[in-house]
Amino acid sequence: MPLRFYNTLTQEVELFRPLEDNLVRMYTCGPTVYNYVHIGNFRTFTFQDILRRWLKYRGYQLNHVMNVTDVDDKIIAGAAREGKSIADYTAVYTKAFFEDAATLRLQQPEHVAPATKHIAQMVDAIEKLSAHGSTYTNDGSTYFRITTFPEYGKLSHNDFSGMKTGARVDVDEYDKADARDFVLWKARKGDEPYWDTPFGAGRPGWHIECSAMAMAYLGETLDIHAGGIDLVFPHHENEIAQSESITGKSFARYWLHSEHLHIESQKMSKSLGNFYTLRDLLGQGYAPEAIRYLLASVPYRKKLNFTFEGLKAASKTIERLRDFELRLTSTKLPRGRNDAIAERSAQAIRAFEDALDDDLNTAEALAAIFEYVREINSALDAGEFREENRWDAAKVLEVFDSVFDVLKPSETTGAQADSLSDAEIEKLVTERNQAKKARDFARADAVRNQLLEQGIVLEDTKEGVRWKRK
RNA sequence: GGCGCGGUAGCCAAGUGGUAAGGCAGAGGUCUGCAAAACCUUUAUUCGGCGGUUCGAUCCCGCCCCGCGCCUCCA
Repeated sequence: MPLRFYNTLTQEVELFRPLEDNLVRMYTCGPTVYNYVHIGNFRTFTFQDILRRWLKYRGYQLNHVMNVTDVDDKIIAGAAREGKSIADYTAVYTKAFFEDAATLRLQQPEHVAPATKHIAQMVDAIEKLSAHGSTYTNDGSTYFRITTFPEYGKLSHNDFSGMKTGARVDVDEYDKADARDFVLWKARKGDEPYWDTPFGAGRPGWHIECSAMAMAYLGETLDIHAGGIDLVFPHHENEIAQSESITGKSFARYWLHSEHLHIESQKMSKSLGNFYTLRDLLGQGYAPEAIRYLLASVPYRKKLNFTFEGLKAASKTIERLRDFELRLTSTKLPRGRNDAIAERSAQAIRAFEDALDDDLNTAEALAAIFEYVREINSALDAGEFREENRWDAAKVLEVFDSVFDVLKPSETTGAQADSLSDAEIEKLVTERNQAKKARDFARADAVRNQLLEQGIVLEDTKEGVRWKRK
């Protein structure tokens, strides 16, 4: 079965076909850099990374744009609190975000677009909307009038046709003619940062930034627009209203939304205060790969309940895969190739591909890998696995890791960094072997314990000693 | 109230109209000087509840119960 995605717009799983050949134009909503993002946010970014990697695996060329919102109410407030310019203030969190993303092995989009670097594009978009008759102004702010866009609500599947008009609702300290109208340009207030424009001094509303930047980089119609499920309404609905009012064309063909990460059955969020940052978890000794695995292992349209038990399970699971990889490379094998195993390996890859083609069903893809691992372990036990099958199995792991990217341990830090070198370990292992040969088990055990204290685990196998860092 | 998602073993979780993937934990075993590590085996007569359709439903329909999200900034 070919690649399929669930499209929020149609509420159906659809075959994926880009507009143009094998080029995928993709836009994803990035962070607002007013603080460290939490792992709930990273659940979405990890989903986007899996999506990126799978599209590339399937041979598509990507043009992926991610925005960085670096001017908004929280940023202005935070910068004022610290007596910094918004540029200085957001630089800290922007840097932190990309460091964290790299730690989680998230691939960089082809373009990262900070809002403040694209004010001209936003001004241009607002002028076009104004010319189109979609806007009105009030106290120096410019608003989008949603009654000018009859399809408003088509993404979130809300019916606004019977809504009240004319009611004045004070939201966000700006007066709007209609509760559902949204601000395109906020009038300058007090000491807040501002830009001069033909429609007055001020700063952009949030929604216009994505419409303006997406179209600036990717053209009038995107293939994929992705983000967290909470952005469906109003953010993405508003993007559609703005963009399609300007172009008269479909803004994005496939809308993909990831479910939230929950903690104690509630979504993780800054305002609820129930969040962990990546740095919190790393500080508790969890490996980035374990966090990445946990975030990726639950299919993106399912709520993911974050627990430390789950994080520990993820750590163990990765260890199992690494043990398998180690066994594959370290075991002495008879010459030749077992064709059944070669075929089984190809079949594992097909099952893995089928699962991810099916709207990125990562849980099923992982199941395909683990079934394979178990069967190959048995084949190794039975002596059925031969020298040339190494390549078959390595290929399976390579395909797996091209998407999940958890096999390679992260750079060790702190205590482990100044641990023993490989040569030192080998020397002690040899020493222990000699002691064992001499039946000096006390000495052998002493060496074993010494290594264990340094985080080195010895495995006595039929073919001798294998060691690994814990 | 409107829109949407979900309730599958101790925990996480896939899935199909024909009688339940996978991971973690638990139990047993193989290996071993003893261990450890690793590996293997095993663990739901049952899929929130009640009806209905069907030869047959966890999977389709209806009702109910429970949890969650959006409707305001939000991944």
